[in-house]
Amino acid sequence: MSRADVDLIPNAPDAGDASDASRTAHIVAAVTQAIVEHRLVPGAKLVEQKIGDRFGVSRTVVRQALFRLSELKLVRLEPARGAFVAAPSVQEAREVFAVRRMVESQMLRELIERVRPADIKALKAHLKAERDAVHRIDVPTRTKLLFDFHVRLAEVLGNQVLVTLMQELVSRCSLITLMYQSADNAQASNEEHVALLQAIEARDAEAAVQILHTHLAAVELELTEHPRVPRADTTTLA
Amino acid sequence: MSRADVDLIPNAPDAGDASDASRTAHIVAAVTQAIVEHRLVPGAKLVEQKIGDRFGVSRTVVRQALFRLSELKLVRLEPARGAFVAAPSVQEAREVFAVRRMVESQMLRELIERVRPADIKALKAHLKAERDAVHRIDVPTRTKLLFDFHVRLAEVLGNQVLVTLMQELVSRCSLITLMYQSADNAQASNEEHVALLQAIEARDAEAAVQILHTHLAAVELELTEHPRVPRADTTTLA
DNA sequence: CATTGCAAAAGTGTATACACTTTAAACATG
DNA sequence: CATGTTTAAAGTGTATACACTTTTGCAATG
Repeated sequence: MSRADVDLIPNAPDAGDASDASRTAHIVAAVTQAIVEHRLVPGAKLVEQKIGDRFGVSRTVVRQALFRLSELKLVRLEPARGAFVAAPSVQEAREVFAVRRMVESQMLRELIERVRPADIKALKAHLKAERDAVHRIDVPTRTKLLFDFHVRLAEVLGNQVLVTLMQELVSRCSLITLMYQSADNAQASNEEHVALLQAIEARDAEAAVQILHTHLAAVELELTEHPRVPRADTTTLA
Repeated sequence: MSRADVDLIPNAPDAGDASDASRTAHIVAAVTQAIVEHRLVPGAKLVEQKIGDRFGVSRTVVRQALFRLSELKLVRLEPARGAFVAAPSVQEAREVFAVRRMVESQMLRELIERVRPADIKALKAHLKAERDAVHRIDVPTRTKLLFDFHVRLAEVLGNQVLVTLMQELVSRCSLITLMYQSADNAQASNEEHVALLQAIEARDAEAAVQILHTHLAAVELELTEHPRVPRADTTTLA
């Protein structure tokens, strides 16, 4: 009996609540949050029975959740060995960023043609919230808002498929960032978002794309500078 | 155990003997192919036990496969009611095409900066195969090759994340096309691919993007013209 | 003849059982 | 003391059992 880190998963809603709203989805959300908030470190083993006990369900349900998480690339499944919190390589991290660059570049161009004043206003409010979180040094909120900004941009186009894709990409980036990013340049990110929104408001597509590329390159640069991949070793007893 | 009836759902192309390697994956591949080849029509019910019998596995394994297929959006799961071959709406179809437009536009721009003669050569070979299939009126091969071309383009960039995304997008498009496209303009598609490759070889990014947009718009136009959503019928996997 | 109600059948959702694999621990050996 | 070997414990993979839900078929009723 070793895995103390698994205890960091917050308890399920009181047994009996049994919100019939898909218990699988609930576990997926809880584990995702635990990973993104770094309470579960990359490489950590996720034992089915333990998670099942925690949430008051059988392994059947847990397995579905782990399966789903593995497709979100937040968890890696090794046959007959089990599930582990994913530890994306630098290579994979770069690829994810490259895909984001592709999607978001063209997304910006189309967005600029279609954005309405109300959208700009909502985005400005989001940036305000970002800035507040940065000033408060509220790390979890700040991280979430910084990534969500890109999802908000996707939402402007009213394309649900795009929004879902964007969510998947930023959740992967979230894990990547936690693994590789040491100096947290949250403030810089927020400022880049502000500049980006200004370019959008001015309907200057090429400037916007340029800022986006710089923004993503800045985050990606950190990867190269701090390429320490935590060992996918569960035995981190000190 | 004789498995004589299995050929109603042919084995995946390469899965001839990779038997042991994930029976779940095998079912996913087989059902995907059945859907793409229109042997399973949109709306068809997929009964767990029937599929399990066909493949000689228990419902447990089938459920995993159906779960995976639902995330690929090829299957829709309705709680307590079962799994059905997905019947994407026109709205959803348009959204998928819009995402492809975004991803592929920027992909082309980056590809043109990095493409090597060997890549061009391989792509030309692919287009030759396309043309042959079109002339032979070999519908399954032709359909597969026409969609695969876009995956081949993604592969040039050597980005596995991008390739996977592209595969998911074209498999969804495959289902969409089968639902909505009446006049099969395979020949036109092939010719557009040829034009696209010429623009790539000439390293004319804007021309390439223009051709791509026209190409996708042509396919999308069919959606609007033939918006008949097949009725969910009772055909089962048998 | 169409419609409603009800009971049986079919089917899904989840827990549990069991076989097989991996991991660890204890032990023996050089 | 390090290393290899055997054995038990832990854990995963799949089948099956059973409760609960939906669907279907049929008969009673107006």
